[in-house]
Amino acid sequence: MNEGVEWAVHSCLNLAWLGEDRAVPAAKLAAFYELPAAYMNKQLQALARAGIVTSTSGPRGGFRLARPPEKITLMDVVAAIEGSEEAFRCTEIRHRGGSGSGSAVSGRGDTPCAIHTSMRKAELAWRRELASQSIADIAATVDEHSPAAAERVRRWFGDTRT
Amino acid sequence: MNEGVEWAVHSCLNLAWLGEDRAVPAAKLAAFYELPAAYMNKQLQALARAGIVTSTSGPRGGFRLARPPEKITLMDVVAAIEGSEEAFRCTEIRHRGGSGSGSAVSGRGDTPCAIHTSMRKAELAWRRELASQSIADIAATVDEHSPAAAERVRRWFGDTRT
DNA sequence: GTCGGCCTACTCGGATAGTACGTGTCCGAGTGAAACGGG
DNA sequence: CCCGTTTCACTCGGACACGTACTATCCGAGTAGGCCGAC
Repeated sequence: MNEGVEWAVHSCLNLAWLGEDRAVPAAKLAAFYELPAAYMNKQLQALARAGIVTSTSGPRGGFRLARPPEKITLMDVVAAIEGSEEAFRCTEIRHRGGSGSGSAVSGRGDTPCAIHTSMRKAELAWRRELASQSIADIAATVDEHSPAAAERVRRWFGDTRT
Repeated sequence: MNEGVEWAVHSCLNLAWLGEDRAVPAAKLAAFYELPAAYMNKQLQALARAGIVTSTSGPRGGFRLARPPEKITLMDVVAAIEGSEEAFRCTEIRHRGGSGSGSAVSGRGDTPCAIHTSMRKAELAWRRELASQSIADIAATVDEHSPAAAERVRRWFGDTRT
């Protein structure tokens, strides 16, 4: 899985704590974790294309959440960075070669590939679990385990100039 | 996800239909789907390292299932090809940089990363689903949808010389 | 006819190139704010 | 003092190198079966 996913989720969390009215430039979000600013910008662009964050140019510009954290799921973020296509790609090899009309399924034409079906079932379970967790849920969990985290984020982004 | 996973599962299914007493060379398993023989061999080697199949050299050698199809799960095959490490790697960026002691968790030292926890929860659901499906289950599904498939496989591997 | 030894062809196994994707970087277009000058 | 214009620094957005891992391939070590000859 793409490493940018981790960066994106952390940044969404930070944006959630900072509020929707506040725009934060990619450089500052990157500096918070000492990450390459340009590459972080790339990930945020992906989030913007997916409609998770909105971007504004110019001075005092940057990124902010496009909707409340409750409406943003982990699935949304992962799909924005990794893409929506399923990880297991069935290339239908059962229809190739001397196998005649394949093994996993007879291949009268439209019978589904049993392997593909099983893999998709597992992947749907994964997606369902991701979709059930919102950014707000994660923020709540963090607030419970370490109540000072949100305030520390707000302070750091409020003060530091670089 | 690795394309070799698809090849490996299909081959396991074929080996299951052919029975445990019969050894099939990688070249023949590849020819069945018109796939590169040497690369198919590589995937089967991975299965052998994981203890899913056993390999024998020399004439009339090849690969065969190391245990009954009921005891081989999709999770086993995927882990053998893709590796057992989780897809989402938490690099603990929350502990880096001017963030002081991070965002997702305070970082007194041992509080778990909330993002990592959520991602792992989803991944465990995926693994659980894969582990619940055995090669025998898939074979049964195929037999139900197209009863002739198993017999066709047996015939092809029994007759063809190349 | 039977047994032992040799030979050969077959198969796996790891080491070796080629290629696509993820990682990281850079510079230009656009924009909004702030400064400045005039009314 | 207020307003319009100009300037300018700031930010995003896409285009450009680099490295790693997947894809694909080749050749050598080992082995088991078959063949040959001797007894």
